[in-house]
Amino acid sequence: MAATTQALAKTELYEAFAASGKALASGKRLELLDLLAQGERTVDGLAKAAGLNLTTASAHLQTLKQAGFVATRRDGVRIFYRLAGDDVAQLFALLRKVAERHQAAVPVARDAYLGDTDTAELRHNELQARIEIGDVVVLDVRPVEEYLAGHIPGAISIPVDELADRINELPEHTDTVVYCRGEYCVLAYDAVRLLTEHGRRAIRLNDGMLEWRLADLPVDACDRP
Amino acid sequence: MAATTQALAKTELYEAFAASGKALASGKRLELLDLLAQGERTVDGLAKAAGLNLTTASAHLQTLKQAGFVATRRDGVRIFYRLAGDDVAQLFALLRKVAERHQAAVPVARDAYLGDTDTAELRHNELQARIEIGDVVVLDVRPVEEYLAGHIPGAISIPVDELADRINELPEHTDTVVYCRGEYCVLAYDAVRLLTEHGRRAIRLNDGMLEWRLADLPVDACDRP
DNA sequence: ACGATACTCCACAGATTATTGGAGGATCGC
DNA sequence: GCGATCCTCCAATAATCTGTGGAGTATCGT
Repeated sequence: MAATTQALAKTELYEAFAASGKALASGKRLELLDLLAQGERTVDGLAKAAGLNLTTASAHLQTLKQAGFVATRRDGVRIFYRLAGDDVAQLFALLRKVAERHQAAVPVARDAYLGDTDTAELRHNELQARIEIGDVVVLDVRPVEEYLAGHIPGAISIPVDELADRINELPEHTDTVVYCRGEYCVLAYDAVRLLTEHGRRAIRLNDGMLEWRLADLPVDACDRP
Repeated sequence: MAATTQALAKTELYEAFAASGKALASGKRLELLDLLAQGERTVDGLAKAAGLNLTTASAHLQTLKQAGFVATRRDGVRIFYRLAGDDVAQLFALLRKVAERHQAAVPVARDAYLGDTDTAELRHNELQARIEIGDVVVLDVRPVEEYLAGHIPGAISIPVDELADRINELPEHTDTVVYCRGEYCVLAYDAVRLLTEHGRRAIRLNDGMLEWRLADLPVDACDRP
């Protein structure tokens, strides 16, 4: 192979890798990936959850599809997007981890977003034991859609924004273990703060759904009619 | 925290993650990362190896530095760039793997670049045993600079472009195990083809330096005065 | 067949990024 | 201190990406 031809082929290969990098090069697309890591969802649902114009969301999803990061299925008039594989979630998680470790701006933005993160935490291997004793109640505070698409077995669903009104659905003298989407999700932090203010003992699960899935732990789902 | 403020903080956090994604969004930057995964190098050296204008290379390196992916040290008039950590190499490797698995263009570009990849391969755990028997010679075909910055213990260095002239430095009746930068590097493929044409028995090592390092296997270095 | 729904495609304006030549800094040998 | 070397910063152009409204497409219920 001539040297020039080989250099061209090399550039092409690296540009192909870069196409995947480009898919990760927009905050909005990363938000969409984060949502998709919770389970499949319609364009409209994703647009609303990410605070995007429908057209814009669709365009970003096309970009992700082009990179092969997401796949789709049609159900009637709706099109459901989902992650194309666990490895995509893994890549997303690693990107966040590396970003946090090497970019000073990340911890700053993280703390500004999550607020006080100095709460009690439980690791998933400790959770199993406490569930068996019946010592705790597991609470999923994500939007119902995401709970339906997949949740920790035995968890009950009360979205954060309904939690203040529905707090009495929780047993009064049992610890509540709260989880949400993942490491950088506010929902569980907000929920723990709210529960604590109401005199409940609440602990944040160290893992969100993203980490739970990546650890290959069991997931219950309700939907897919 | 007011809902709007929180939404803003969220956007900011994801934009911060995206800054790392952006660092991965250019083929040239990925080539630089690939080179840096071999060991530290000057701007000039990187520019030449990647076929870039010095200014352009410098600009890309600034981008990578901004994302915290690379670090620098000064030695006299020269500035050496290096990867900021193993996790960066890991992210880079995972990006390529995910890209290959989900983007049809990658295998096509890969085959066009690497040529016939249907050669014998050896895994690193098999290598150890054969080294102990003295059954094989390990050959590093990367540029000398990269060999000096770190190589497999016991490997000898003959850059591919000198291999045809220096082939007699290799023992005639011993198998040669060839390695280079990593999974998507041509050098070892080219070398195996060349050695085979000259009637030598050559086997490609399954891992390049990138994978070797990520597997935490021992590395010898010569340089760093 | 018709309207309604959910989504994609197109076209365009505004914002970012890439590349390059040339000017400007830092450091060395002398 | 002076020139040489190696690199970064600046300015400007070209190319690419983002967000948006409006038009177009697929599917469903009737």
